[in-house]
Amino acid sequence: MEGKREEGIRKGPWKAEEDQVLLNHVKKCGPKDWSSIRSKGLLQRTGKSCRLRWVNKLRPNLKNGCKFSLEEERVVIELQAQFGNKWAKIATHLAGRTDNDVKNFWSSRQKRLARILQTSTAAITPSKSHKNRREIPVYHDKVPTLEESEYRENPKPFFFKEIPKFSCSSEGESSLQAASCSSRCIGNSEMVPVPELVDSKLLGFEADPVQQELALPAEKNLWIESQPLIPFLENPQPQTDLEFSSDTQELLKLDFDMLTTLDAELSKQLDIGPPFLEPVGNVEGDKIDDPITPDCLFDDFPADMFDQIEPLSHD
DNA sequence: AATAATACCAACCGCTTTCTT
DNA sequence: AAAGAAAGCGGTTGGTATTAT
Repeated sequence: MEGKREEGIRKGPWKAEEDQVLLNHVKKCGPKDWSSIRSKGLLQRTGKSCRLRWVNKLRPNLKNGCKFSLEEERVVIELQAQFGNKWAKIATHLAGRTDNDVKNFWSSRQKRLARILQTSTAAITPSKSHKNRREIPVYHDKVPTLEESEYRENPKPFFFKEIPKFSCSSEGESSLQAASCSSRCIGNSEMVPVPELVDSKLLGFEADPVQQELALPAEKNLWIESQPLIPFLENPQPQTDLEFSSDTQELLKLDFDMLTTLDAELSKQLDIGPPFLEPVGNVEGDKIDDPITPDCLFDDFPADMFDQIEPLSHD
């Protein structure tokens, strides 16, 4: 069987000549009879390996080497929330993407988020150089479980609110305004994330009750409440010299990046259409400059923005 | 400039499902 | 209907490229 170590079976990276043989086979016989490739002595590859090579690399109209567009990311995140890790199913909604692509994308994303969340919780611990501060135990020394990471990664804490656009450049504007102008355009509206943890008064408007309806159920909020990811969002009073690592900044950026996706709760309301028949736009053209950079985000915060953040005590 | 960390991707493995005889 | 083969799927690994320090 294929699982066994067999003599003469080639493994590892494919050579161009092998690809050519495989392409010829498909041209002649269609994308099937994979095992016959070896039995005919065309290639020293298993049928399984041949099929995989075809599906993932040689098939026409694949978007090889293109990063996922924002739209593709959004679709993956929505569908993953809907279907779970059904990569093949999700891939059918993304023209030119394979299940492997989707899987790799998701796995990368998970790793990135998990790492950032893990390191950021350490970084959030106030600077030891602050002499006036009492000794504070690390309030979050626990490495998040996969589920927690998953939940953190998609915590559903945001709703969106249409707001008037602000000028990012003018001095003296509030940091939250700055944050809001770093938000993404979704559709034709300028949307701003409003984490439930934020006192919406700070944003100058009240939460939209309809959107709030869609926000996190109370019980799901417990985790976040007990281990806030972004203390300043929960408790934005001034405090001095709390240092945010670049990772933490990236975390914040990522949270805002969630704007590029629809909240999973919201996504459930969406009717994801049938699998795409055409590639999603011009791949080059899809590339959108990220309007948020940690620099611009944090440069716009007042220096004392993060003062007086008290770590949560463990109970 | 060197090294480490991270991201990305291709390919493999084992299991399950579907097809064929 | 049963058994074996083929195809499909999801998880994992390892190599390379890129970025950060």
